[in-house]
Amino acid sequence: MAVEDLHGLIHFVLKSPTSLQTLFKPLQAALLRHHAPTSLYNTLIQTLSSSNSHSLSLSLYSLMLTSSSSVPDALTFPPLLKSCSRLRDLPLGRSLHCHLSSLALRSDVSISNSLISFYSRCGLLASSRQVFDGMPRHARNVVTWTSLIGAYVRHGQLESALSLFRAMLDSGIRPNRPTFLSVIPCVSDAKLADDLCRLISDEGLDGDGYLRNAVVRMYMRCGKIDYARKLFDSMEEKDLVTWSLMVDGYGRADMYFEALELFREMKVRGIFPDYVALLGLIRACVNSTMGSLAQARFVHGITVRSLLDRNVMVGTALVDLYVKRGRLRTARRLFDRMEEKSLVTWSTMISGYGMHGFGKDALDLFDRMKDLVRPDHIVFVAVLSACSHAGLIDQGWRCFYSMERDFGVVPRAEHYACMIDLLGRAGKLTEAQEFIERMPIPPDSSVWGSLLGACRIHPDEKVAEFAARSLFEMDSENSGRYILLSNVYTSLGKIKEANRIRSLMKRRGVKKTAGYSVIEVKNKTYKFLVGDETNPNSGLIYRELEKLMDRIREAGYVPNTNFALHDLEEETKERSLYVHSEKLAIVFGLMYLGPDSEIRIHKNLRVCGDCHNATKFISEVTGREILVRDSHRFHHFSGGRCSCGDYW
DNA sequence: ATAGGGTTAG
Repeated sequence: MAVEDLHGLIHFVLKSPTSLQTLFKPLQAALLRHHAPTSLYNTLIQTLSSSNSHSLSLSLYSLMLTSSSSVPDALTFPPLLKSCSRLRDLPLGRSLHCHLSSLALRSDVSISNSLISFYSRCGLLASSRQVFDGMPRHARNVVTWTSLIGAYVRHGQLESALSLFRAMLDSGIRPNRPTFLSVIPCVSDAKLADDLCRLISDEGLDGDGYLRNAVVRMYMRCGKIDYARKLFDSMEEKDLVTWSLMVDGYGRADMYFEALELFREMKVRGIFPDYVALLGLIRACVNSTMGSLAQARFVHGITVRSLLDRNVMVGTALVDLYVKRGRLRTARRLFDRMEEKSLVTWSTMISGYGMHGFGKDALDLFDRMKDLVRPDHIVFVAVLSACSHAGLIDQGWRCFYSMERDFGVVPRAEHYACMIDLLGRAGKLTEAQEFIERMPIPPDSSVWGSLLGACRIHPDEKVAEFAARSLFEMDSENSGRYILLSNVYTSLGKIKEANRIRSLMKRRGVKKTAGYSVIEVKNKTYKFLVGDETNPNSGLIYRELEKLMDRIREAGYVPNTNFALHDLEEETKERSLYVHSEKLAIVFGLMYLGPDSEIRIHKNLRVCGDCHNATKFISEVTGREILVRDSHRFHHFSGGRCSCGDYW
């Protein structure tokens, strides 16, 4: 009777593991009464762990410790460690590690493999590595290698993951499906992608649907969009994920129309888009350099009609979309209407205020959020940069000091960069320099970039050179840094030095990014390059531009030739300022937009000092509202002033 | 038995 009782219970538990919740007490009693052997415990633990009943599997381990009939063995620990890693229970996992060591089970491969995965899931990459290094070479199998590769991927160390993969191949271990699934996301180089595909087919895995999805995404990431599309088209069984990742890939590649077309086509083919596919479409819209406000509203409409607008991620993406289109009040309305908000939702709205120069609103929102969610390091970047853009110096410092003290968020290089920015805008260059020297972590290019950027507003040769020395080593490909330093020299009248930097840039073969401005007129967007004459009305545009320049000169505008093309004569320099893409776009807007519409411009680079100044005057003499979004933030020009306030 | 898992907002 009693034995049947135990068998019945176990049978029931194995068939439906979740039922153990209620049956745990009788099972516990039965296991102890019948002196259940280790193998029985192992089976139960294994079943529970693989059916996501992690607490229950761990409580059977506790029970095992109290029983006299069973001692854990090599098969007991792997599922237990898995349960610990799913529960992120580091202390318990560590005690399991101690226990199994005392039972001399450390040399078991499966246990070592489980430990590698456990430590990495609990955030201790170094411990994973320690376990791996402690294993004899011959004991490491595919699982061992794959676990360690996965550990590095989880910690974002993709290069290391790739070199481990190579080391694994070198030691004669053949990769399998899980190995490829871990390695494929590390690849962002087309050559490497081809190599990997060869290996996949060598292993006879090229028919695997999951792998093929991952491969399509890999080629999108490598920039081989057309090839990815070819693979996509050749796939016979495309599921929701296949479609979604392709839509998202187009979105990341700034190919809005292709993304939209695919989104429509999937519906036609009877695959109904879920929120992930929709996120891809919204991302395409956000990224779209030629994106208009009407386009944003259109995508918003699709979202509402798909009944997916209550999803937190979708809601957040829409808030971001309106922020990026310069529609802060609409963004805020959507934000307020969201029933569920995540950390990301809050940080999107806060950084939105920051980008638009509304430091006070950013701080107010941050105050409200503090009581509801624990801010992370990204929220603090948003808050600190909002303070620096709005010149809220005291609040910025208060925030910086409280982040670690009150929220346990240890400042990273980006946070220091914000503070350097804050000091720099206030003209406290010496303090900024000293602050960098006192940093407990090594300054990165964002920190040096902030210091150099401060010299744009407060030119200082020594400080600029100090910043540039480190910067040109760390970030030598970034043309903006060279131009910035050269402009600092120019504004100090050191033309020879300025030219030296320009030629250094040429010598190093650093490519200048071509700047452009996009303007929205009647739901359509028009793109202007420097000296652009491709517009059919360019003759007219240039004549209007001349007139406008005369008007703002009368109002007090003085051209700042520091921003002119470099190797020109002084008089030509002044004229070359007129062909900056931004001025062309503004004139185009003045000519073709109704008198009440706001002029909206989107630039891929930062707005230059001369254009910024000129735009202030244009807003004054024409009485127009001008909104410029550059690579960094927004500038609202109105009545001769700009929201950013501090720019030249 | 042990590893891994394709899309996901700042």
